Amino acid sequence: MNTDGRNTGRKGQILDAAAAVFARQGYHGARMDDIVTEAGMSKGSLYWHFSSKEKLAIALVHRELAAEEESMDAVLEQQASPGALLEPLTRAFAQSIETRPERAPLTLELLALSNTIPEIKQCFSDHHQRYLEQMQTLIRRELGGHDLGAATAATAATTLAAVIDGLVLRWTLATEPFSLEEQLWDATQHVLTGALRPAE
Amino acid sequence: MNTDGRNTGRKGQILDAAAAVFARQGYHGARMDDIVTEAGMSKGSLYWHFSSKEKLAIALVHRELAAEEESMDAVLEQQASPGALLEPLTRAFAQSIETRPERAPLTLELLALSNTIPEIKQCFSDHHQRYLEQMQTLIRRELGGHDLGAATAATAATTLAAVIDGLVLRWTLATEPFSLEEQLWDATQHVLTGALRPAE
Amino acid sequence: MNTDGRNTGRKGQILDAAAAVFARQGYHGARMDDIVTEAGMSKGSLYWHFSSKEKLAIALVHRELAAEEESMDAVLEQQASPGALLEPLTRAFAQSIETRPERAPLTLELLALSNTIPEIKQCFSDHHQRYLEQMQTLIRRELGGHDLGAATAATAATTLAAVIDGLVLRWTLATEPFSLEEQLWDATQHVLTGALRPAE
Amino acid sequence: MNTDGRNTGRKGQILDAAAAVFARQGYHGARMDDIVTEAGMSKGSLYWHFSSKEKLAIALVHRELAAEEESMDAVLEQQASPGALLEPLTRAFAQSIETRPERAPLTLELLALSNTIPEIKQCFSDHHQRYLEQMQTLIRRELGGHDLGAATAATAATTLAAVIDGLVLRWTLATEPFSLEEQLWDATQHVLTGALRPAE
DNA sequence: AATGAATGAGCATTCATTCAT
DNA sequence: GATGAATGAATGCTCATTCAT
Repeated sequence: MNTDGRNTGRKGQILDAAAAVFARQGYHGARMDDIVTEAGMSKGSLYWHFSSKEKLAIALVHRELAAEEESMDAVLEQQASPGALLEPLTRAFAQSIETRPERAPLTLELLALSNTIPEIKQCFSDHHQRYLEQMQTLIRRELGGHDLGAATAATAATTLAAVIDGLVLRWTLATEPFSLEEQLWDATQHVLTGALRPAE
Repeated sequence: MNTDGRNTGRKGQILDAAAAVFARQGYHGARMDDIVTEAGMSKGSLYWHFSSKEKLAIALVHRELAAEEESMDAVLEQQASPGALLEPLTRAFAQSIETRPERAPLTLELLALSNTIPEIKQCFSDHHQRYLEQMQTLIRRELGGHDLGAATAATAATTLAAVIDGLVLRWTLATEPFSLEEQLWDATQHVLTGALRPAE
Repeated sequence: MNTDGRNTGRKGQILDAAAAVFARQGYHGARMDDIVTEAGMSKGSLYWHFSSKEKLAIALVHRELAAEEESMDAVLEQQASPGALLEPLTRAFAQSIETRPERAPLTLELLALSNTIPEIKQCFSDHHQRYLEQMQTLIRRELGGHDLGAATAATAATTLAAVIDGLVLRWTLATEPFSLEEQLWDATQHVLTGALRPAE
Repeated sequence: MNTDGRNTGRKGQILDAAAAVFARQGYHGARMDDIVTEAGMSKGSLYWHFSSKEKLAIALVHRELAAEEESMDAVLEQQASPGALLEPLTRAFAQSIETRPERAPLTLELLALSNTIPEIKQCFSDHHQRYLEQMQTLIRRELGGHDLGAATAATAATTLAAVIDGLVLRWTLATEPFSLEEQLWDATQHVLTGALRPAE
């Protein structure tokens, strides 16, 4: 009755709890008991669904990245005129992060697990690949008439993705808060206006 | 007799060992015993120099960031004509990372500690501030004659820094290796040629 | 409809599975899940038939010892001339063990439970009593004409039983396999020819 | 200063404690905390000397069997006239068991571990080999003038060893206590007077 | 009778830190 | 300064048992 792709059911409940606790205390600072308490269930139940803390982290990474991909796909399905696509998208993205600031440390935490858990590294790697493709599509549609060569489009996508990652990272690490939305849009414009200029 | 800012003496020896073990096993996966073994000394000795594992991590962050700043300062002291400054610098930077790939996971690990250890977060935050200033100086000198407004220069610096961070992060996470040097220089050009164009 | 003393029905099925798993992994190394899997049924079902792991072990001991007693009774009901009784019996017994070597560790495991589960200790104790009596009968019939005093017969039975237990134990523990049948018959002869000689 | 072959030093202290607790509660019923409490030290200290519960059990088996071999060697070094050797030895052995009844369940427990821990099985197997050889020597000296063939001596040793094992096992399992000393000597005579008679 | 998800007390093991020598 | 045995609180995970369906 419930195919349960995302947030429902015991598994979703556990992943939600794990996300909250990992964000608050870090992966290593999170005790299984904390997650169990947060999820309002027993330890045995958690282990019935996820056989180890590591598996839990892996499942969480899968879920988070899948969610991100879906939301990006949803954006790409919308109709929008060139030049009017990226700004609302960028602002919405920045706002979604600024609104739920607890996700930033979670992401950093999960990224760091790449060093230790190969499957997580693979997840991020695979996801980035798909993300770059989506980003290229997005840039082509934003720039509309301008005819970008394949190489230029690829570089622009890579650059834009890197800028986003870098800025979000800085925002996460900042002691004194700044407006991610503003800086992100400024930087995006920089990158894209550069992309418009034929490299000489 | 030994101010020991860097690599000599017992402390430097310990920090080297810690860097190696943190890079290999992650901060939490590293036992004090591992560091002690790597450093070739006894546990009591380590604790005589660093009162806790956390202090060790903090000292390591300080050392790594100070080294980075110094190398950047060294670059800025060099004479170079506009337009011929950034490329060798960028390539040298990329090479320095690609040559010692073990530092990439170490950095990611230390970054993740920001979530848990406020002093480390502060370190990265402060360092980034100084880095942005150095980056502005660098960009102005690279662009030479072109007169950048203060806002444009700041945005360019922020963007460039973000691109660098983002690309290095991706390089760190990549399952299939790619040329950081190449992508970094492509992206840098993108950003700077964009910076030259008056935003309309 | 099914008195189910032995191998049929759900209970027999469970006991078979438990015997196999206990033999393979030991009592403490056996999880109820393993037994359930081996038996091809659900955990709830197992608990419907046996209220605890300990009860399962007790029932298993009962079944195994009852089987042994029955087979001994069957032997005693046969007609055989003196001096021609013990050899085939001994050889058959040794073969029955050597043919199903998985029962040896099972028995050792169950014996060790005597330390912890009084009811099992009682089982083995009672069974041994009956076994000694059967053994006396057997010896008297084997020795036929010779008139053994009660004390001598008792000692011979005790000794013979001890020899059997001791040899089977050694066979169970042996790293390099040896012929239980051979050694057992040799030892049995030793004991009985000794019993024939008046102690001086 | 202390080569510590047996009972002194931290390791000996721990093994003593483990022996006591294993005897009382069985190997699986013994928690590391119990052993630590019995030994009067901290858990960390126990693990500094023995890296796991299993290693502890293995070390214990080694120590117990080595002790047994040494005591047998000591016996064999004594001078005694034929026919006057075995009885005091047998009685002394039986008494040593009856006096310290807590060792019986310990031995059974360790034997059962053979099923699960191969190294323990090997220990018992090796030990038994040496024990059989000692037993042969013993029997030859006891029987003095009588010239036993090699085969007869081997069978007698095997049989005698089996009788001892079997009787001790029964004594361990007995619900109603009996005199091990008495039965053991009776059985031993049985076996040896049998050995004197040429098998026909 | 059967199922299998849920429960939670229990336990072996780890590891940062201390301190007597 | 150096050593390494000792400490003990902390924690991931297990598994016999229960129970709603």
